[in-house]
Amino acid sequence: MEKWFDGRELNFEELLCFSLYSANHAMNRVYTPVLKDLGLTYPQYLVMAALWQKDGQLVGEIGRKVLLESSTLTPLLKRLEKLGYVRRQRDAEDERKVRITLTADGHALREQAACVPGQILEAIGMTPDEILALSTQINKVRKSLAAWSPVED
Amino acid sequence: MEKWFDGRELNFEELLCFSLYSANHAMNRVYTPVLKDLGLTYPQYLVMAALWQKDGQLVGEIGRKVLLESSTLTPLLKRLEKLGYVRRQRDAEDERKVRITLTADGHALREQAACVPGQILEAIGMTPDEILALSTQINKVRKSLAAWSPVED
DNA sequence: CTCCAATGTATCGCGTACGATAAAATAGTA
DNA sequence: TACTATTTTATCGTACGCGATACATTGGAG
Repeated sequence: MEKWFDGRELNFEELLCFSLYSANHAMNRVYTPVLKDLGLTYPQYLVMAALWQKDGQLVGEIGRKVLLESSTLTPLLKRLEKLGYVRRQRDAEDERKVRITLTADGHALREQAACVPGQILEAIGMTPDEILALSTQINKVRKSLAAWSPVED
Repeated sequence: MEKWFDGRELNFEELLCFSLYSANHAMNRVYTPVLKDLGLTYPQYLVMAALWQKDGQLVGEIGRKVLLESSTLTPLLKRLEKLGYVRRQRDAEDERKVRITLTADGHALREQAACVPGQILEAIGMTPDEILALSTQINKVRKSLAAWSPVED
């Protein structure tokens, strides 16, 4: 089974894509039980983190941060609203915009989530320096991929 | 917006997780148009690649390779069957097992997919050596994450 | 003021993903 | 043989994720 992973039976680009793909799944499987007590999924946690840093952001503003489309964010935010963590309200100035505000529960959740980073750090099992270096490289790939547009035959 | 990415507003472990998360999405967005002509999604392509390397594998066998559960694979394989690329049939020896076999179209698809790796490689924009090194590091993280189990409070 | 383009969200359909659970077949044991 | 445990796959419910599309609001151009 190992042959599948270590480059002998996959092309290089397939190797990297599969690494990203499966590491992302593994990451999600670690976050799931950790976030279960908070009633959040990983994408929801990501959005909450964005709001803890700056409350009252617009849907599009959040989307640019977490790199998600409105078609993903709108239902997600509705779920967060139903959970009682955020409020969604149209901007009075510009009725197109929807502003997301933390509720009291949403603010309070920040304290309850304080233990999350430590557990994730432990699961990763690397030093901050190593993590930073690896993240930088992965982000380079992401940017390269995002900049690429399909070539027509 | 950049502050969100480069470590100044995210903890280290959050930085790495978000890097994996968003790079995986970026990867998927590159694969989608490339695979569109074949009528495949990335996970479907992954399964087909596994079958091109060894035809007639069991559902569980494929699952261990691509790291997916039967709850994900069964519907995926049914879609591949509906597309006419594979056949799903119970093993005569052991009726629990379901063996996946490539159809003629499934085999033929391999040639049509020959152009895929080159395009992905181009989108990544790295040398094979760099890719191999990065993949190795990411796989280390995946293994570390997969080995970790939640600690009860 | 009127049209028309641009902006910002939302909706829909499809395809992952997974945990929990079920169901069927086989293996193992008394 | 009868009973139980294990193996293998499938089903269900929930939540992403996105492309395509729709819709309302706003901003401009004439």
